[in-house]
Amino acid sequence: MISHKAKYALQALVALARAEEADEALIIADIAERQDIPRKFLEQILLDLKRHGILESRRGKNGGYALLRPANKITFGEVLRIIDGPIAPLPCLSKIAYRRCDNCASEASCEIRRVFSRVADATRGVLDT
Amino acid sequence: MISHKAKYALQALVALARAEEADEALIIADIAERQDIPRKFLEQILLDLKRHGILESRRGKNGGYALLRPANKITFGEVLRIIDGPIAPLPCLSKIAYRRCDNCASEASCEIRRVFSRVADATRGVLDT
DNA sequence: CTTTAATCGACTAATTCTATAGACTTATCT
DNA sequence: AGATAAGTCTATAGAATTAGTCGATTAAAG
Repeated sequence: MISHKAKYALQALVALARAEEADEALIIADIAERQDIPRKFLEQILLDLKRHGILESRRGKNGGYALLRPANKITFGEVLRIIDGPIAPLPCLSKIAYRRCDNCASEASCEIRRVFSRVADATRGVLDT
Repeated sequence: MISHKAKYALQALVALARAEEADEALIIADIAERQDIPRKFLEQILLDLKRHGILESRRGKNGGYALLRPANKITFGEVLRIIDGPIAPLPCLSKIAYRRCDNCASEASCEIRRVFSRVADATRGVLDT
């Protein structure tokens, strides 16, 4: 399961993408209300996405958030990694945060790793495009 | 990421499957030592798997754990659902614990659900076979 | 009747998740 | 210049989850 936070982030981005098409600017309060997301929580999320180069913002009157890149250049995978961390089901399969399983003698002979490697590939196939 | 607990469960089952081939009985202490799993923690896990019809056990001398079914009748998916809960990335996509996203107006028009539905299918394709 | 091994229930420490609160900064408009 | 609108930053808090640990009990075999 992805976290609520990640779901909120994706919902906000979808809303921003739609707004982009309609040449409409969106402020936090609007996104929060339309998508029914706790407002102050959403603030943190959007700020985080901005820091990671997904969004841009303007303050003050006529301010709000917008996508920094066209929607089709932003993948679900990228967003999930920012908010929830690695997508891989095992640390020893993560691209962004590889770690040996402290438990495991040999990666090469790990049956579990072998199976989850296929899961990771399939998942990335969907989320990274 | 799957939990440590789930990883331990799978490791224990792999060990039991191997032991089965060699007609060898395994006791908790052996599994714990070979796979380097905290012993008391493993106890809980194996008991849980037993309660869910994956394992059988015998107490006392010559006791230990064994698979209740042949190894190829047990899927990673089944084990994961017992230990970690639903495999689906969203509650509204879970087979075993479906729940509407409290946040969502319409499932049919949810872009996020649509994408993660493909993730769920792909994941199940690997884990449920 | 002793030893071996699984079973059961409670408890705990640390971390993560899901927020909430409030003060601060920056931009625009009149 | 001042009012207003909006994003930014830091801190805090309650609940849930994770990853165990402890100690006592029950059952089987010899």
